[in-house]
Amino acid sequence: MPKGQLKGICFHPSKETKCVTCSLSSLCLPISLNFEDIDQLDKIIKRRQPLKKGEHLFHQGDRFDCVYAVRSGSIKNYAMTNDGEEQITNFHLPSELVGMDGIDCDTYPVSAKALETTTVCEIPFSRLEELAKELPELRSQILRIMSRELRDDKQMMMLLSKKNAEQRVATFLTNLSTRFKRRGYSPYTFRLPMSRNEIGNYLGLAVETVSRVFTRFQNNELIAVNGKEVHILNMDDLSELAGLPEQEPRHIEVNASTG
Amino acid sequence: MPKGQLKGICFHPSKETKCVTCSLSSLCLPISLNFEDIDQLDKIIKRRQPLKKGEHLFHQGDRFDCVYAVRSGSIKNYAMTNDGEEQITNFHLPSELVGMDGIDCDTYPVSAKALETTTVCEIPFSRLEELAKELPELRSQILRIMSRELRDDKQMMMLLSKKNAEQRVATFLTNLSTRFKRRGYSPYTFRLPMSRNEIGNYLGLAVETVSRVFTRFQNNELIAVNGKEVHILNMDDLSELAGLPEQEPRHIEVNASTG
DNA sequence: CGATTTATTGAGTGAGGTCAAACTGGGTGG
DNA sequence: CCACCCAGTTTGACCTCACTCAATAAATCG
Repeated sequence: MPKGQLKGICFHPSKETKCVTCSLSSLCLPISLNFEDIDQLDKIIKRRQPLKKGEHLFHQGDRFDCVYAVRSGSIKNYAMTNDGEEQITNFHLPSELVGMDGIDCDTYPVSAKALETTTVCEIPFSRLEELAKELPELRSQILRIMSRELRDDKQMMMLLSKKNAEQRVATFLTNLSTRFKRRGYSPYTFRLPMSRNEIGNYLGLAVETVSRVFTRFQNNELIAVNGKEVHILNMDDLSELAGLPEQEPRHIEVNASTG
Repeated sequence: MPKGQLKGICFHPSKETKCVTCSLSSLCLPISLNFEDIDQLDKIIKRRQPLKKGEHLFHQGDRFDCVYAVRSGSIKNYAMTNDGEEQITNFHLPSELVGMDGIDCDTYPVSAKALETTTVCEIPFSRLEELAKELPELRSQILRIMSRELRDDKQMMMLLSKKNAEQRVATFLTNLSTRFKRRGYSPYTFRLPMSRNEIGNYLGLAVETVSRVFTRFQNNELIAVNGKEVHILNMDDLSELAGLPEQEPRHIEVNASTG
């Protein structure tokens, strides 16, 4: 396991960040598009100046006009409950699309804020729709992305309504691990881009509970934690605690069930 | 290839149930389509025999091939957690689309079961995609429906992670009330199609808690309950308890859409 | 460097879960 | 008619998990 991330090489916030050459294209919107189509998509995408930690990509209530693909760094989505509390609804890692839930209501229903220095690709939605007219693959890719988000949300609902604190944190960690792995990073060693507070907020737990669970997991030698650095020491037990296999759609070859 | 749609044979009451004449069309998929387009859509839609209470529309793991619009009755979506417990992820009322979260994974990620006698329109997804190629309005309508479901899911996540039992039940009731109202039924008097158990499961509460909250709400004269019949006596207080305005996207005047 | 935010740990409490028992309404059959 | 059941619902008693409050420790920032 290389501790040095080779990904760093690819990343240049420069003009050469085109979809075709982007290391994330196989996870991102261009998936399953051919070169020509990717090129077309590329033309409507703007690369923006990196966001600094704490800066907003958009605010809840802003006019919906673009969706964004995270290139590097991370984004949190959050909404304000009517008693003024923040509720985090999602964390986005590189290659993930942000802002898709604004489509039907003219304005973004949540805010999007950088958890660290973050670069994104900006995709004007009207032009994406235009392009989708011509590219059936792009069209179904958009649908797939949204439907995946729907499924993830259902998983989250299950977590919130059925799992206890330990299971929630275990699920959170294994979920992150899976996503890091798919992006070419180590699934065992990574840095949490968010604070304990944000983890708790997201998981429906008090900060103190998150902290306590982290401690308990360390005592049980499931993980080792140093600030935001996390090592997963016992993936099997952690996954089992997490419960649902989740995230990886398990294609069951037994669809031929009797009707 | 199309096995000669002999309209007569299919199912009597469906003769007149075409999208154009359907009272739900303004809430359903055909919204914002013109007559010709609706007619096209109509051609790919099959009306099925009514489902009896407890019958399945599809099972978790079945091959994904169709989405369904509820015509009458109601459907619950649920998944099995890996410890064999049922987790309800949604209730669907007439005009609502079922099965959209299966798009990207070949199989339905949840089961769909009739809560009462229920009729649905079956829409083969591949043909819907075909049609969407030609009809931009249909395309964006599909996106809107999914994105709305995304937003509803976020609301649900907030409910599950921040609200207490009373707020959850209040939200549940006002949400149902709103949806009934939009469908032309009384927002004050309606029949719950689901059991207390199912409400609790959905809201992340024990049955007993749901029952107790119902009782408390009656003592406070917020509602009157007789079995599954619910009267909302004090909508204002109930809505306030529910917290978030939710469900009705607050269009901020700016929206100059064609009515 | 102190100042301020963020994280951890401890003690006490309460909302809601669990378990158990009683009640309801509807169906069935004597 | 009543007795009986069965599933769904309600109510009560008790307990537990995670929240709150509070104090300290560690990390981050100016």
